[in-house]
Amino acid sequence: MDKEKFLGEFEQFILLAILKLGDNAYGSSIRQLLSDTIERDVTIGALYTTLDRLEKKGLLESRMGEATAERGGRAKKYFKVSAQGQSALRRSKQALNSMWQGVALSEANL
Amino acid sequence: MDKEKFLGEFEQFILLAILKLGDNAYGSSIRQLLSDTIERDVTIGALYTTLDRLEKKGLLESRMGEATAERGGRAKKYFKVSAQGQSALRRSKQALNSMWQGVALSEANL
DNA sequence: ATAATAACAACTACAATGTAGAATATATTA
DNA sequence: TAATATATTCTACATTGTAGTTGTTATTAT
Repeated sequence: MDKEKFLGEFEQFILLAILKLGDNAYGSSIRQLLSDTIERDVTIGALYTTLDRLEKKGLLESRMGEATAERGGRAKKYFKVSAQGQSALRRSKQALNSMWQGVALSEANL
Repeated sequence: MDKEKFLGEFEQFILLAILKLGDNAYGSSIRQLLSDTIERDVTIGALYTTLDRLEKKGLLESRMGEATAERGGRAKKYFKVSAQGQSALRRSKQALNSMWQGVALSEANL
């Protein structure tokens, strides 16, 4: 049995990005979406490391793209959020939501 | 200048708990609220360690309670979220919100 | 053929955050 | 002054976050 832990924030971001990208989620498209959406520059190394860990934990699945694409370079590795990944996301969101419930931040330093 | 990083999830939970508790935020009340709200058992050691780090980063402020309380035991240490802590919270929330934007989880495994 | 280039993924190393449990401090009460 | 109650601090290790470098595999130019 798993220890039912929550996701780290970066892990959560990556999972969400993959969900959004649908069939086109691989290293650099994920990175692109991430830096477009949040204000943080993600290095490609950091990204692949986390993708690996998420896959090992069973929250992600992957398949290699066809080697014969019409472009140069190595084959892409496409990612997909597993069912387990989806429930992890759901749990994290719920926990965050209930913690935010009733909290009002002062507007002083927007 | 700070490196504008995001908060870890646990850090975020703690900050929110302190905000909710207002004038009564100290070790074990924080712990209590946390385990009531999210489904995770927080050991007291883990909690104090993170409180310390948050204070060192300037996201929390603390003061010691009066030594002469009408009960046994050591003085309480009360915490309060600093202005910097509040903006960190705000930023984390915004990032999460924009990442969740448009994501629909399947209902398969609720 | 083969060198150059492009598009990727994998590896390595270290810092920051998460987690637990034991140890210590300080007050009240018997 | 010992026992007990209530809290915090210390120590150690696991997991996650982050960056940079290196390796792979394809296309294109010579």
